Amino acid sequence: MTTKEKIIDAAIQEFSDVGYSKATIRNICQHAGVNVAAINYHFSNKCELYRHAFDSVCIEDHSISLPSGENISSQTELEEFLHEWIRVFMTRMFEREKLEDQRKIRMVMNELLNPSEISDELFNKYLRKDVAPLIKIVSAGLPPDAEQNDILIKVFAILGKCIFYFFHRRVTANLSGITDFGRKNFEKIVIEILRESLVGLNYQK
Amino acid sequence: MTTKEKIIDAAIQEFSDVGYSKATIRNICQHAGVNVAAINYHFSNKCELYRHAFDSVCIEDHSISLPSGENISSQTELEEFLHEWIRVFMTRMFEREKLEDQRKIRMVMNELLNPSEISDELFNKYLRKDVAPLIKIVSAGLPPDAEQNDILIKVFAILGKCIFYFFHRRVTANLSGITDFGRKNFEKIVIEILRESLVGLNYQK
DNA sequence: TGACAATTCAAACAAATGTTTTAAACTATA
DNA sequence: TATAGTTTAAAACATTTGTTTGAATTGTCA
Repeated sequence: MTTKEKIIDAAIQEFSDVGYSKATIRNICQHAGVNVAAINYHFSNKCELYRHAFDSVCIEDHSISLPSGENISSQTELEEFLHEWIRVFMTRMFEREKLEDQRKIRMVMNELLNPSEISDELFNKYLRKDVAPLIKIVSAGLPPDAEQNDILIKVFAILGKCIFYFFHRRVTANLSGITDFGRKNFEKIVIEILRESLVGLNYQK
Repeated sequence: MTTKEKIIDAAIQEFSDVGYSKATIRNICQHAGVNVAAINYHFSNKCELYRHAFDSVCIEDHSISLPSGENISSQTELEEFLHEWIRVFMTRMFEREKLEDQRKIRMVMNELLNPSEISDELFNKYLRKDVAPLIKIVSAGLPPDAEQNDILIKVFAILGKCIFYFFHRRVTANLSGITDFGRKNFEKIVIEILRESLVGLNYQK
């Protein structure tokens, strides 16, 4: 394992744990077992390292992939696609076994919560890809003449529901004393998000 | 206006803008027009200042208050209470005119997104108060034997919907090019959240 | 007014952190 | 082996930031 790889690995760990601004070069280097100067040598600076870490984590082919959202022709199909999108997105956030996926999503979440100086660039490069299928699914559920504005409100509503459960586990824990919703509640939550989202999509009825 | 007041004012401004960790003593003092040592003199340290700022902003009597959630006897009443809760909570987040309310909610939001070292203390002291009525409203909409766990899932789902629109305006803007949903869309969003929340509450049907 | 306490100020201190320098050690390859 | 490229190491540098110091100023009250 080369020094560069060791650094990237430790950086992904650190960045996904505490986000860009709170991550420190010295911490990353310590975990990687390399000298701080190695960062400068291999990546110029912290920001470039972050970019590389993001690239490295996002370029992987995920074993579970989000549905494309293409060719939706029936309500049933739409529901299936939406269910699948939510399930995959949520799974990526919670699933313990898929550490790489989790790291990616955690890095994205940290960007959402605490945008770095290159957040715009990263959003355009990566998040757009995950959200694109959701936009297609939502569009399929709305009248053909729906305004882009209204479509996005629905999209963000769904996205928001998913994200909330992830980043507010702390609040949940604090207010309720529940520290882990667990597998059983995970399924409940997915269904809950789906049901509410479908209502949102059928508002024109 | 005393030095202490000037500091508190500037601190509230700074903390609500960038949160605890990113706020700097020097910035606060510059805006307040006082010397950095004044912090130590009047508040011991940054953390104590934060505590005081939070107290100061939370202790005010808000002109618009959240519905209590007591004595809900009909479905219509429940819907009205829930609508009111969402409207007030969202208004507090967006309303330009109510700067104090906005600052409070922004400070709370920053704590949610980026918990400080005294977040537990603050949640227990303040957020619990705002969430309590929502818990009552939600409980009224569920069967009497509903588990606390399930109640909280519903509560957090609603809370999440509200919060999402606030803190993800940046993402919204980035992905859509829309920078401000505006008054018209604000009402749309409130209705949207209400409708979806009601579906969530009626899942037992 | 004069003494004492409260307050303010400029400056310095200490720690954290991103970055750079300089030299040495290692490695692959011609 | 010799050379160029790569890697490591220790130290220093520059900046930011929370905190403290000690003197100067202001306010209060007998």
